Amino acid sequence: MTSDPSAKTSTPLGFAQHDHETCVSESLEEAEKWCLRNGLQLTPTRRKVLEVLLQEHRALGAYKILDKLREANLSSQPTIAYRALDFLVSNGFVHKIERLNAFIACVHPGETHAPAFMICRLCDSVAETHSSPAKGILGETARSIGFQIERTVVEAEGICPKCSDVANV
Amino acid sequence: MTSDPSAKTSTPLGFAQHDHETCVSESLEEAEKWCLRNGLQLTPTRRKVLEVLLQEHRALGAYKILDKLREANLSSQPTIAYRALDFLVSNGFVHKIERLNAFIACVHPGETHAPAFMICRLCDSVAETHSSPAKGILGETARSIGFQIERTVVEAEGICPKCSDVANV
DNA sequence: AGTCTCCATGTGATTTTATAACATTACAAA
DNA sequence: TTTGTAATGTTATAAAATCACATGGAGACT
Repeated sequence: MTSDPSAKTSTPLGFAQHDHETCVSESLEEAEKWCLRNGLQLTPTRRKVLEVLLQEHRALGAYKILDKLREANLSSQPTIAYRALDFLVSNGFVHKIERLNAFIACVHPGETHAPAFMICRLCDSVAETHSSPAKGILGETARSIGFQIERTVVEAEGICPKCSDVANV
Repeated sequence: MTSDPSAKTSTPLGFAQHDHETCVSESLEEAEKWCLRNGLQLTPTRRKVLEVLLQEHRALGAYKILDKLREANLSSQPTIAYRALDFLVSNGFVHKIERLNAFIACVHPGETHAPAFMICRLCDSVAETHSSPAKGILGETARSIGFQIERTVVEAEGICPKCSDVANV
C-alpha cells in the first residue's frame, strides 16, 4: 500500500501533498531535540514507532505498528508498542484517534493544542486540525454546571475532498 | 452497584438527580412509539438492551450489557449485543462513547442532534449535551478544504461537579 | 568499587472489545 | 406456495488493551 518507492513525495498529509521524506526526517529531529531539552529519552523503540507513524501519515492500529517493529528487529510484544505509544501520546508527539482505535503522528508537536481530526469514511485518511471546544456551546455548558474540562476528543467523520471529487466525476 | 432498591430515585442522570423510574418507563414508551411510527421493530433483545442502558444511566461496555441479557434469559453471544447496539445507535436511541468503548442511552432520542459528552475521569459518570461542531473553527476548516462532515464525536474528559466538590471539601 | 534508584525493556498470560461466516426462523408480500 | 426480508442463533476468531512480574542499564550517592 505504501510500498511504492516512487511515491515518496506524493503520500497524503492529511488530504494535501508535500515533500514527505523531508517531513519525516525533520519531524524526527525536532522530536529528538525536544526530548533532549526536556529530559526525555527518545529510545530506539519510541523513535521507531514515531518514525513509522510519520512515514505512514495516517492512523495505524497498535498491532500494525507492532508488525513494523518486528520488521525492524525490535521487540514485538503488544506491551512494547503500547508503552512506546503511551510515551509518545503523553508527550504530544502522537495522537490517538478514538473513533478508529488507532494512532497518528502529530503535525505540530511541542505546541500545546486541542487537536481535532477529520476522518474520511471512504479512504480512511485522517487530517489533523484544531478546535477550541471551550469556546462553543460545550464550553458554556461545562462552565455552567461546573464540569472542568481537561482534554477533549473531537473527531469529525465524513468524506474528504479527494473522495468527494471521485464521486462527482 | 445498582442493586439497592431504595436508590430508585437518586441515580445520577448525567450529574443531576431525577425520578429515575419514570424516566426509564417513559423513555421506553417513547422508543416504542417512535419505532412504530417509523416501521422499525423494537424487538425483545433491542428493548432489553435499551432498558438496561436507561436503568444504568451511565456508559456500559458491550459485555456488561451481555451479562444483563444473560440474566434476563436472552441470548448471550457478543454478536447479539452488538447487533442490538447497532440498531439502537443507528436509530439514535443510544450513543457510543468512543473514549470508553462503551454505550449510553440518549437523553433525547428522536430529535436529530450532534451529541457531545462530558466524562468524569474520577467517577466515570457521563453527561450528554450537544455541540455545534460546524460552527466553530473545525467547521470553518472543513468547509475551506472541502471536507464534508457527516458526524462528529465530541467527548470532553475532566472532573464532574460532584467529584470536584469532594476534592475541595 | 558497590549499591541504590529510576527508567525502560523483556516476557508470558490474560482480559476486553469487536467482527466474520454461516445457519435458522418468522412473517409478509408476490 | 414460493420468495424475500429482517431478525436471531451459533461458533469461531480477530483485534485491542492490560497485568504481573522479571531483567537490564545508566547515573548518583556513599
